Amino acid sequence: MRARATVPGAAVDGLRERVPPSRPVTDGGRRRRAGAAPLTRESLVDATIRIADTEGSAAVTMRRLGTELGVDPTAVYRHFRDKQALLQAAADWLVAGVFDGWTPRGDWADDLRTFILHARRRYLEHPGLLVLVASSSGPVQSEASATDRVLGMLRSGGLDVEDAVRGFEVLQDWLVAVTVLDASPQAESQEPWRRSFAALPAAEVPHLAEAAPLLYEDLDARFRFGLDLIIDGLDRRRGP
Amino acid sequence: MRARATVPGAAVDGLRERVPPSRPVTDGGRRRRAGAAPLTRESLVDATIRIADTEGSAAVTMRRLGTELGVDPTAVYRHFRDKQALLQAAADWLVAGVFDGWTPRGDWADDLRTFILHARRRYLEHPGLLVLVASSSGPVQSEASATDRVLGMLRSGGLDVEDAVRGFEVLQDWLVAVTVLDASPQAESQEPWRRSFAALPAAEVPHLAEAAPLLYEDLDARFRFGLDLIIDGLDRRRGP
DNA sequence: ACCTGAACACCGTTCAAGT
DNA sequence: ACCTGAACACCGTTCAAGT
Repeated sequence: MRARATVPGAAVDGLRERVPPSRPVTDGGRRRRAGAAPLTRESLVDATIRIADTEGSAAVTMRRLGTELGVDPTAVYRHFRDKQALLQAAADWLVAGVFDGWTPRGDWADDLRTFILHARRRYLEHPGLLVLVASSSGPVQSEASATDRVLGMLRSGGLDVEDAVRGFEVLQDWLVAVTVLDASPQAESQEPWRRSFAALPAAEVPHLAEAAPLLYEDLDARFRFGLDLIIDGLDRRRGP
Repeated sequence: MRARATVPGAAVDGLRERVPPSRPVTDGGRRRRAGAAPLTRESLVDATIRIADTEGSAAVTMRRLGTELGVDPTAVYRHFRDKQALLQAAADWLVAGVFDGWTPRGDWADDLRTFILHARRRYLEHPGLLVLVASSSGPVQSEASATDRVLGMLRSGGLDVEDAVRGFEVLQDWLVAVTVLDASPQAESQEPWRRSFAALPAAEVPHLAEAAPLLYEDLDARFRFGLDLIIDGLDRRRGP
């Protein structure tokens, strides 16, 4: 899935300025420290995003953060209650920038469609981070304004409040839930599925045999097909 | 979410007969062993399901399996290559029984709808197991015949092969991806979202303020709303 | 053929001690 | 006020040794 390609440097857009390269202080074999950039919530979130993007979310450990920032692993607890709180902050960064680079064109259905696809693209650029959004135990801070904006699009299309809410929830589920799966390392290749299905006895699974060459071809096309079904369905529910 | 309620005993339906209660051999303080039930792939999968259902997937560890079955933790490696292979076997059990207790009534759209809801109910009864299906790196064995059957429903409705395949993929994504999120421990309560959104300044997020009382009310209603949008959309694509 | 037990290389987190 | 370092209670997995 080529959408997995990581845009270099993009990981820290919208975050504070990145810490300057921290001239190698060479304070006698020790890591860095001693006058180096101070440990902050920002530098920790920055490092979390960088590690998750380049090595996957599993690589984000307290010890890894420590060596990355030249600090004792347990120093993280001075800035975040626990690991979960740090990951939540990283998830918040991901959601906060979800409108960056997207401009509405005025047609509610078209805006909805391009925005969801835009958000999906951003999420796929940070596969290691997305799962944290989906599994966070409360709304990340920046979720409120994003929710408000999407609800606004649905209302402007003529949906009543009830349908707008339900439409929002379905679109959010489709975007987040499906993209989480698409961004997981296992989704990288659909080959195992296709090969295994192609090798089945056609007599026992006739419909599958017929469909096998078409199955699991393009994750993005699949996502768009479902998205269009949903938006078309909402379109037919609009008031007069 | 009441759907989380675990049906007692249901965890092992369809699996080999359960091991008899294994009369307490009391072989001198040691766990059991010494004439007790032998360790098999079945007893390991059985224990995995039981532990995941009652204590969550995180509780499934090699050491926990060892004490559960009265055996050294590393004995598992005699029957499964690694932990991932054991979890895959448990996921396979979940998918294998997905048609149990469901009967088609002959109308393709209605059958599709009731089947998907039936599958969702089964998955929600085993929240700790479902995530393993979604994240497995290849098709679980029993997936082929299930895929064949669902494709058959779509074809019988008059969809051509291309639309049937795309429809199947969208329905699968909707079922698995959304239900994985709904079954995650964090989804247990929607309260944090509702409370946090209700407390926002209405002037800044007018649409959200208006919608807040309706948001995140019922995960199942939300799922059905999306499912109906998808099935209705497919219905309109049928041939003459 | 199957199981044991020690060992290895990891985790997140706590807490007393340093500066 | 912030960081260190040892320690605790865990992980999955390997491998030589037992039976």
